[in-house]
Amino acid sequence: MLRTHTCGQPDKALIGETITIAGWVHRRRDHGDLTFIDLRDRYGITQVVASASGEPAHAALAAVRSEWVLQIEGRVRARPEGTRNPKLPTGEVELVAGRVTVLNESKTPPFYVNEETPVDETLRWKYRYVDLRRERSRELMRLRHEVVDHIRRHLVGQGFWEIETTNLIRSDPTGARDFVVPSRYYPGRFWALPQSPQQLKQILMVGGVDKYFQIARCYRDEDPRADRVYEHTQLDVELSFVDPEDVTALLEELYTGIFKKFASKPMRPGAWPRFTYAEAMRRYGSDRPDLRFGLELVDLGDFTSSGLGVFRDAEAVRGLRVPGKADASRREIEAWEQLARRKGAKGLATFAFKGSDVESRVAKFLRPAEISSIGAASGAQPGDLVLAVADSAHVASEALGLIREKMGDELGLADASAHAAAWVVEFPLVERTPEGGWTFAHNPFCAPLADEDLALLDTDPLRARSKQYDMAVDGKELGGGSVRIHRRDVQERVFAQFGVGKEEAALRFGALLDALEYGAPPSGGAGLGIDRLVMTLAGTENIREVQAFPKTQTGFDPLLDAPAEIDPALLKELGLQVVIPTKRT
RNA sequence: GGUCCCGUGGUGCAGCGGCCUAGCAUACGUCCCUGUCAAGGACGAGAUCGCCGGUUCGAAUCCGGUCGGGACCGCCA
Repeated sequence: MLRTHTCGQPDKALIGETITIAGWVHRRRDHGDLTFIDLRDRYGITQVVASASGEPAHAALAAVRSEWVLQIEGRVRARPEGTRNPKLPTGEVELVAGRVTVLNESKTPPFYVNEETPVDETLRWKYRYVDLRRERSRELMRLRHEVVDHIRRHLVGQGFWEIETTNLIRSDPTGARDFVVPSRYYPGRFWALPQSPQQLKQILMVGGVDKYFQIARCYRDEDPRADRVYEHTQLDVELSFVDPEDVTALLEELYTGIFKKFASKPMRPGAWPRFTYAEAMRRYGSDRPDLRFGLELVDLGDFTSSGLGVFRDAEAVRGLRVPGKADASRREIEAWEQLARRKGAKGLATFAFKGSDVESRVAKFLRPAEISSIGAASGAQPGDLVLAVADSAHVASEALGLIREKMGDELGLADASAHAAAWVVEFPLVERTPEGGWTFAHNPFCAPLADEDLALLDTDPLRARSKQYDMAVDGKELGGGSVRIHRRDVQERVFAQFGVGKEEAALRFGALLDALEYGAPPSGGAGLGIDRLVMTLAGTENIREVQAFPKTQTGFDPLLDAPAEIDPALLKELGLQVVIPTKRT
């Protein structure tokens, strides 16, 4: 070993001892004949001192520069009275440099390691090895490691097996665009990188594994955003012979423990609130409600004989009371209206309750009774603003839900002192596509909630519920899962709903369907985003910060300078020819 | 595929038609300094303002294009 102690260790107990530490030059303070070096490693910082009298150690310390790598042997001594540094865990002592060895020099770093100033991301990722030495980056890596470690210990302690599934699988056109890898033995064929180990973990259950988990890399070739990138990591779990309640209980215990141990602010105490999808949509206009604030959506009343056409003809007129915003500016309202339109609403009506008056551009089309009903239904007080959307119940709720979400941040309504978790359960089994077809709400393997729900596929598919459950924390989906279909006939019936016939299903999901015929047990599980979890715990919105080697928004890796062209010989071997599309003018 | 914002010494910012011979902080280099811990002091070096083109007597500054980055929409079962 090149060291006997780390830079975080020296304390009073070591006074008088000769030790050797190694690390990076964090800072140098040169007083001429007295020179200090802060030596840094992952564990901490130790002050090293050398005084003149022509010592070689002093000459060595004086010559050293930022980020040089040193090995220093010296004697630990108590710092003189009045020079102790309470800000450092090692601040009671210092190391009197004896033998100083320069293990490596360093160019002047491209940005500061010893300051938490913002730096252009491309530069950070290009020099990630320098960036990782910075405190924030290091602590995020540490947090992520500790969270994953906690998860492993917890699940292993409950009898789970950690099993790695293959990363070269079959491409499936549903869902996100696949990352694809050419096959050399089978020219013209391609592997796909998994978007999640979904089918494989179900197959593990058929194999009798009973309790499985994996810290799994997932890949999708869709345009990156602040909170999503090509590669993310998910905690993938699956158990046999369980109901949704078993899985949510397991995860709730795990996550409550994680938040208790790692979050900078507490989770709201007690069992997590549980909403059906229908209730979450009705009350919050979202399937991942932010419970850090109230501001629930309401039905504004019956307008079936109203003079206002858009209200009369709509399936629902839903409202959101915004306390104290009766004097909202035209600009604010337009911004909210934009959000509503994004969810398909045709417009946004406003009712400003000012004293006994109600100001609204649509007031003249409504009867006084209708206006007072709006006030009563929403509980509006003088000074409040009521936002209303008339549309299908779903569109109206979603539109107001998005506005509500925005309010949480904008108006500072969200309680910043605690995290608020929730379960949303009983998702619909199927949804309408914009083109009028059917698609699955989460994944096509999700079991119907009950026999009647399966039957509803024949009569009223939108009402069919599933055994899907989602975990939401602070209005963000941290993960979700379901109890799976474990019978081939049921799976084929569900596929049929999406227009996937038996033959096509056999082609695309053959292995899983076959497996269902060989004694597949009922099973359930979940996939939970590790990156998002760490982001939530750390309070950052930037997913790249919690990954060790991030790419830019265009998916470029500034560190490895990738993607890159490959050797033509390799292309030939793979049977590939590159045709670069010409840009249209 | 689209919209918006940003690109100025190593880093972070300012300057937004002439006062710029481009300012500030920090880093960097040399020198002084025995108790600092964001050490201090003195001096110094370092930028054709991402790139190309245009407008103008004059462009870091205005316009167009392009490249790079970020945020967002589409997309993301």
